[in-house]
Amino acid sequence: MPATIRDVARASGVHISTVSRTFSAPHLVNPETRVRVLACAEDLGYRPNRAARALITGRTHNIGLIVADIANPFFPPLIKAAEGQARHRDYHVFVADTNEDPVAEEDLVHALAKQVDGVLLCSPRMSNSLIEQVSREVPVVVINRQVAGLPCVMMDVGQGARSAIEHLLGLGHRRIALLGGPRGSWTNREMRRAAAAAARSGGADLTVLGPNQPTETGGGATAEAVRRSGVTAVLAYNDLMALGLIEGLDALGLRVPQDVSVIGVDDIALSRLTRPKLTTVATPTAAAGRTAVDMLLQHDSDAPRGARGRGAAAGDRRTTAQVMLQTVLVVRDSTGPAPEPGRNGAGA
Amino acid sequence: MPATIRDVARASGVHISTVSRTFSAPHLVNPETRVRVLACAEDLGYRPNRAARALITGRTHNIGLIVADIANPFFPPLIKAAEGQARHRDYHVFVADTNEDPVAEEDLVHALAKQVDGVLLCSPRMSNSLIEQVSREVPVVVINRQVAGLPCVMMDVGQGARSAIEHLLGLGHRRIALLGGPRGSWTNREMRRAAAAAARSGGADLTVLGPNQPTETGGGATAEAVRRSGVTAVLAYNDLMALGLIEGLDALGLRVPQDVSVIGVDDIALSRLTRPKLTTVATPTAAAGRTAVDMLLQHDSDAPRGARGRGAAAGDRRTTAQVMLQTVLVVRDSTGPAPEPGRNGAGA
DNA sequence: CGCAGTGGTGCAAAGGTTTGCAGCGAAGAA
DNA sequence: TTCTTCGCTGCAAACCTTTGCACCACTGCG
Repeated sequence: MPATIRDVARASGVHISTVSRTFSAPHLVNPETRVRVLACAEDLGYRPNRAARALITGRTHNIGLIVADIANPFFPPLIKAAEGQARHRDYHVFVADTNEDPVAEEDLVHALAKQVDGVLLCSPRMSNSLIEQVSREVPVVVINRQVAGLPCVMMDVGQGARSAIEHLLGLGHRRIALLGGPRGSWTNREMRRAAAAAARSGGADLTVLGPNQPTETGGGATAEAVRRSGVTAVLAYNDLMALGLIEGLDALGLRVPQDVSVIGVDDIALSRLTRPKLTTVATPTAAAGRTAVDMLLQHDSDAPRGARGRGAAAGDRRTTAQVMLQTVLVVRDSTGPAPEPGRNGAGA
Repeated sequence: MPATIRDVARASGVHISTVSRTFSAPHLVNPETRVRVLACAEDLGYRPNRAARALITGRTHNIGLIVADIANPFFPPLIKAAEGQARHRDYHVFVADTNEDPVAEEDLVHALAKQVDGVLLCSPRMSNSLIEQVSREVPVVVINRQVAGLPCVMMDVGQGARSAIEHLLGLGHRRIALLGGPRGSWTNREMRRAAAAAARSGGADLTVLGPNQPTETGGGATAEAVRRSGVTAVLAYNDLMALGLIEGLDALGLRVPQDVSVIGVDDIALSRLTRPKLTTVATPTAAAGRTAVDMLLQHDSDAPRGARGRGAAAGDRRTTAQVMLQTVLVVRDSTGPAPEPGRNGAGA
């Protein structure tokens, strides 16, 4: 039913190869012929079949984007940015959600492998070695993780955590908790390392609570533990957890920031809407999405997948840039001076 | 470099057609042969090329999902549900974001058409006639809109709006505003119609403000207009706008729910986290996603796209079910009794 | 007049898979 | 024994497009 290149050829009285060229290399065909072909194509509603094209060119003009949880407001801006950048270059983005499950993640990347030209692995939960393995099957750019030998775009959450801790130190806090994120998260390790170092050099105690589900629920579930730990400030793995925690503390009768200061990470749109407005480490998610697409497409345009032999030994184009994007602490209303010792049941 | 069906055939000493059958119709091949082939395939890391398969079967095993704004928390649950349901049936979901732009929407559906077996049009902004047109190019299921002759899954926002208005009437409100959503939204029209009817029969005034961008910003921008209108309660097009409005009213010194009651629509996760917690009309988004996938896949499995002629006249299998899912009002803290007349500057 | 160059077009192979049909050997029936 | 039947496998066409190569008719130059 849908018109093929052959129908157009028949209708316009030329060979199919001429029709093909009319679309993929217009400068090679006589202007008169071209307009005739285009007219017929328009007439028949012809649109090139991308699958067939992919089969022979080895490029699908699709890229896959695998995220841990599309419902986490951290991801949509990244997805939108990636989509926009991809669209500029006539690519489409295939978004898939793993529900924070490393196994689903692997399945998905395999399933995607053959129908995309490359995959963006965003905040992966699988092991580095697995990532290296799949990267042999399909070009990969990793977001929010450092993997040796692979192109990566990271956000400097280490710096962010340091700023956050220093902000808290400046407000007089000396007992601070870090709400850990999910197992397998690179961000989590980086934050932990940086926060521990900053706390130590500031003479403060850092209690690590976790791992936790990186959601409101996960954050809320730690409220009791936070209270028992007697800290006066908390740095959460992300904004969602921070908001959940604030809610949970509220239910326990602890107020933010009077009793406990809370800092999140990501600066999701929502963090400006809650009360109190959330102090948070803003991450450049849109920039990360754009950059990752650029890296994939560049890293990928030099060697069409189904390349017909003749290729250089393969492996020589390993530029594998790794870029680190800056984060910035945004101070809002969920942080305040440390409460007077003893006023709130720190040790109680 | 990636192993093809031919490599596996060579390695296991059978014809490629046997390998093909091993994967697509295992019962047709001798168990011994099968295990040998599977072993070789495993060994070579062979995975069927979906593009090539699509070329001949006419089915890509992908479905497209077009949403207006992936950053709107209304969509992720729907997307996740659709993905889950699709995955069960060995389909993948291709998500694309139109940024609320009807033109981008049309482009996208055309671009997607050839690489998916069907498209889910979620909260479309384009005209009905355009939708009918694209539905001739690729099977379509429409979500959140009623289009004659096309399978649709809708949420009963009319009922929801009615409940919301009645809730407000019960609290004594008589001057109510409806914050309209974007132009072209079916939901918007339905809400408006139902809200107007409910208000009229309750003896209340309904002021319609809009259209507006269906975002926090869009909601916040109406705060001034809401104040000037002198209403004591507002029903917003969605939760995001409701939250933005609350924020905006706060900036004007009006408190929710003491001075103004606010109701949203969608019951996004976030509406439980804000203060005050939002009273809202909960929509069954996950169910909508699942249902839409089911309808598409059923409606679609009877006639493989590239069907080799012989087909019945085409158009006879128009079952075109249209399902309406129920909504329910969730009362939380953003609604309260109407303020005493005159206490708040209604007419001022 | 001959020849090289050039712009436009056709030819056919290739890409990886599915599938209707035919063929083969063995088992069962007559 | 001969004829079916049946389970399994091979053959080859088909899906739609791209692209290197060959071909043709001109043009312009020597």
